[in-house]
Amino acid sequence: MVKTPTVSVHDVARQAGVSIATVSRCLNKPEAVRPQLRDRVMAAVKSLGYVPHGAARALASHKTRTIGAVIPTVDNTIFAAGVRGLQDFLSSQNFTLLLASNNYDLEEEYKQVEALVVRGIDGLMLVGTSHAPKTIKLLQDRGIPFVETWSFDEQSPNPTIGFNNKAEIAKMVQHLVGLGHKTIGMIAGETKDNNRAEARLVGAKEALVKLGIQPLDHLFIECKYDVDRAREVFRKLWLSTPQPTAIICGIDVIAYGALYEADKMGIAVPEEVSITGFDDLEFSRLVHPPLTTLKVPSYEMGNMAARKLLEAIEFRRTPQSVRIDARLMIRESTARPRQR
Amino acid sequence: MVKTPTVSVHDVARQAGVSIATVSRCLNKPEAVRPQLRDRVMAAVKSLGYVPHGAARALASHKTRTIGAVIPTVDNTIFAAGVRGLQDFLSSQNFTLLLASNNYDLEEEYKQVEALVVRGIDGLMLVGTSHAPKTIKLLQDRGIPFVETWSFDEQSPNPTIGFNNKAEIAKMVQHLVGLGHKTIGMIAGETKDNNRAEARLVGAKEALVKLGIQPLDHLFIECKYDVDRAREVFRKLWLSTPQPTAIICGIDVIAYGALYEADKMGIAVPEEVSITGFDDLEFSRLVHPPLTTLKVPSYEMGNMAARKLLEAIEFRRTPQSVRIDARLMIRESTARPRQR
DNA sequence: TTAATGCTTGTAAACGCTTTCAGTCGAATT
DNA sequence: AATTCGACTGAAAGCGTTTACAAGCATTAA
Repeated sequence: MVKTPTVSVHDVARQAGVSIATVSRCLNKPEAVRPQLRDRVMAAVKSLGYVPHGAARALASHKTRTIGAVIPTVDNTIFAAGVRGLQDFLSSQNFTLLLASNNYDLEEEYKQVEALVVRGIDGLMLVGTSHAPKTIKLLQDRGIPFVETWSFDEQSPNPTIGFNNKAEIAKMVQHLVGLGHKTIGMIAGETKDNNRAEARLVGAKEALVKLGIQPLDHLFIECKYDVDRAREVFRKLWLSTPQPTAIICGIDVIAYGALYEADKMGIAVPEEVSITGFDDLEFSRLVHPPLTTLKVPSYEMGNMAARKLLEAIEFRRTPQSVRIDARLMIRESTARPRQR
Repeated sequence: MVKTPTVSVHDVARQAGVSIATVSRCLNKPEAVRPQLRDRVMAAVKSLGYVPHGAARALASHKTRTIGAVIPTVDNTIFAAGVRGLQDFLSSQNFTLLLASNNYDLEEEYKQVEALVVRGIDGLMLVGTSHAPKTIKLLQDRGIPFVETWSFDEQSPNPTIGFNNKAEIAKMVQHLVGLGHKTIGMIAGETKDNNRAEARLVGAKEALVKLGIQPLDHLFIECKYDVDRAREVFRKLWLSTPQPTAIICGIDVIAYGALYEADKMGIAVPEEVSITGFDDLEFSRLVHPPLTTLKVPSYEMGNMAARKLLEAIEFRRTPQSVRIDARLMIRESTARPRQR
């Protein structure tokens, strides 16, 4: 591992016979330099293999051309498309993405955000609207623009990009009730530190009430985002009285667990019980039966987050909120309840 | 978005009544400062909410406490566990992870690596052993330690952490041949820019030859990492003559496509055809039938990469290679071939 | 011809921190 | 009591860029 002495602006300047200021200008504001000279400098840059020193650059310019993102987990593809959407736009604008995950924990999220801030970021994408107050404070104190995604909430004091979780889950409830279901259960995500899960849980109950059906509290159970846990809960729900004819799952992964357990238990889906998801992961159309779910516009949200963030940075203002709805994907895991 | 003037070492120093040097020492080498003084400084840090400026720090110390990783894609959970393994160890050591993806493209990989280098990284994790020469050169010129993962290759001039793709796929071939299969096909990943896919393809053929079976070239087909493409290829393979009794898939996702298409076509798995994967994603035990596959030690590889990288940084030497084998997971998608 | 006007380019001062080096101070040694 | 030594602390020199600001040089207008 031999380390060649790193080439700096000085080396480039010497080779091109100009001052370091000119080299810097060629790289940052090329139109301010005479073409002929610029070519000479660029040739020197190339021949020496000069790569600027980001830290020095950041220190001097107060800009990092870096955006941070803290997502709950990388373990599951829910956020993958969102990250891609973010990344795509960022790299088209020559920005870099710094990615961190918080494992659905607000304290951990704060740590990650702090680490990102230390490292230097010009903007940040967060998921959801539950955050530690100090997280938001840190961002505000440093004047770092940020957006909250996977949610759209006009009430929120912070800019949000996404959909209204209550409204979306209501679509699903309507679909189910429309099919004739009256006894509906739910395997919700854990609501602690996760207001998306909470909004879905509350939203489902509210929607039910609105349609004249009294939700049965013991049929609404929270569950970790884990297939095996979901299987247990499904089992429990199936053994409840009255037995639900439809089960709404907080996310697709939970629905996979429910589907799997139903199969194991010999329960026919959708004949004996309808099951629904939320996300529309790639596999949701491949499971058996294909899952009725809500298609979350992940890519679009990530992409929009990038746009709004860069806009905010450029014009030095708070990013704007944007609403992007989810879409109900009706497949074969839902049907009219069997008469019993 | 009101920006409070950022607090610097000077502010902390003033409040604590010490010099900036002492503040810096408290943060970086606390044992070099008298406890009493240190406490005073730390109190000032806390009360002012001081967060160091990473760029300035990096510039002065030539260290970033940041490790980069370039993975092929975030769209699929193959690399997720690896990233988690990396992340876990890094954050335990107060290092930050910078993640980028290259979409299985070497040119793109170079760009990402360059961006990371500019941004400042102390070490880098790459996936696979196919890289653009200039990528390796850049790293070597800058003296940045790196490891190649998802592969173990003693021949490679660079440190590799992972398993031997040829040897692993041979395990699968042996399993199949052991069951009595003689006509074996393969849906391999695209080998362009991806030597893992290539090693698996070549390795499968070699293993077959070794077991006295002549591989039939037209039964070995390359395919994008995409469920729908895999379905097409499966169909094609099934319609070949002679018809394969077992199909090895380059990765689990391809196997999902094969499984799905088999189901659609009314072909019983494993009775009429055995199907195998490579990765052991979480869903592989949930598909129908549960998939026989090779469990890739992703978490361990990522974790080991982090360890070796930090070690290399600390002792200023090239990281060491480590071999971590995959494990054959025999489930229900493979069985003895039906007599015909 | 001369002064004014634009463009370019160079000089030098930050940017916020780390780290070397020299110096201070109290305790231990003689 | 003088000397030595060690443990701390502070002053100051960078680290590699960017970016006012000043200066130079044509070119144009007067």
